[in-house]
Amino acid sequence: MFLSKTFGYALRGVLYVAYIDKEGRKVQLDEMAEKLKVPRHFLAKIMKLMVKEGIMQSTKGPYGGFSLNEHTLKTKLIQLVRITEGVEQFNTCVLSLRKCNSQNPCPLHQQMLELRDAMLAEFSAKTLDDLLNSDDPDFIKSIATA
Amino acid sequence: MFLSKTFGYALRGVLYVAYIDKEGRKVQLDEMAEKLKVPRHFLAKIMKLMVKEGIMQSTKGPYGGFSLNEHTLKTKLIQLVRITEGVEQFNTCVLSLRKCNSQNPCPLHQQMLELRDAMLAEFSAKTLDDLLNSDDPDFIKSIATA
DNA sequence: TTTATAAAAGACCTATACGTCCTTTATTGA
DNA sequence: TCAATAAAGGACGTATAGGTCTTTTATAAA
Ligand code: FES
Ligand code: FES
Repeated sequence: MFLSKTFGYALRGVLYVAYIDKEGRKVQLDEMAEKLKVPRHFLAKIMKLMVKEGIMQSTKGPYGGFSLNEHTLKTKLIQLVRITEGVEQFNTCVLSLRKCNSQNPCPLHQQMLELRDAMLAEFSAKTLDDLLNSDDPDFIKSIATA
Repeated sequence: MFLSKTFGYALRGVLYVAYIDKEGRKVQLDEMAEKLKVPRHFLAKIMKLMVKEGIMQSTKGPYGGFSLNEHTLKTKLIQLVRITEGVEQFNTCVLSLRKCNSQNPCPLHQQMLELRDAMLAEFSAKTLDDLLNSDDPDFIKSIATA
């Protein structure tokens, strides 16, 4: 109902890289796909997209892999949404009638507006760093499928 | 991002029927599809589903069409969600990691939990009748595409 | 300068949400 | 009892999210 698989994989992927980065090493796709239990090739596609969008970096070849750059930890969740599914979704009507409009509100407008705005605010404020409890020994577990 | 097209069509469809019902007449698919500007055959499929689920009734043949039954106005939004997309969605993790679980929370769990619960509460409490402003002359406009 | 490694690129496949169409069944009034 | 009407049933088509595979490019070390 809420967010796409793609967004979830993207977030979990970059968080994994950030976490491992604290150990001072790069992360490769095989490791990520295995640890996070996500489809390797699909993850590759998403990681590549994030690199192209500049929120992290990668190097090819031996000892290569994904690593952080100066933007990564400052990246806001809303940017990840934008990259993976586009933000317009935050201002379309929940009934997909049109662009959500308080002048011509749909029957669910009142009940949804504050929730949606709260969510948007949350996603606009929170950075990846905010989500990174590097002191949590179970952090990896929290981003991996059970 | 939020709800499916199917849910939106279902809600708008039943609200239209309810609104017209106050005028004491039944509603037919052709009229609904035209007024709401939704694909006629797809709407048919959804209306038929709602009838089968018992939240409204229909009669075939001349002067037939859709009309309310004793359950319609008391129907809660959550039921409509259940019928059109299944409610499990309300207790799966937003990162689709698993069943959402406070004992093993994902990095977005804290920020999403209250929003999702608020939404669930909203959908569990609100009935179709609550959404029906039959005194609003622009009601139809509010459920039709611009 | 070759070989191994690992991401980038992009073609391709699959499942599902969304949508269309045709035939059947029930109802009505002439 | 027939013709017209309108929903029910169900097959079928399309678009997109999700997922797989193969080839190409960059990098590192021997
Ligand atoms: S108009 Fe529908 S959510 Fe605002
Ligand atoms: S565990 Fe992810 S939302 Fe609760």
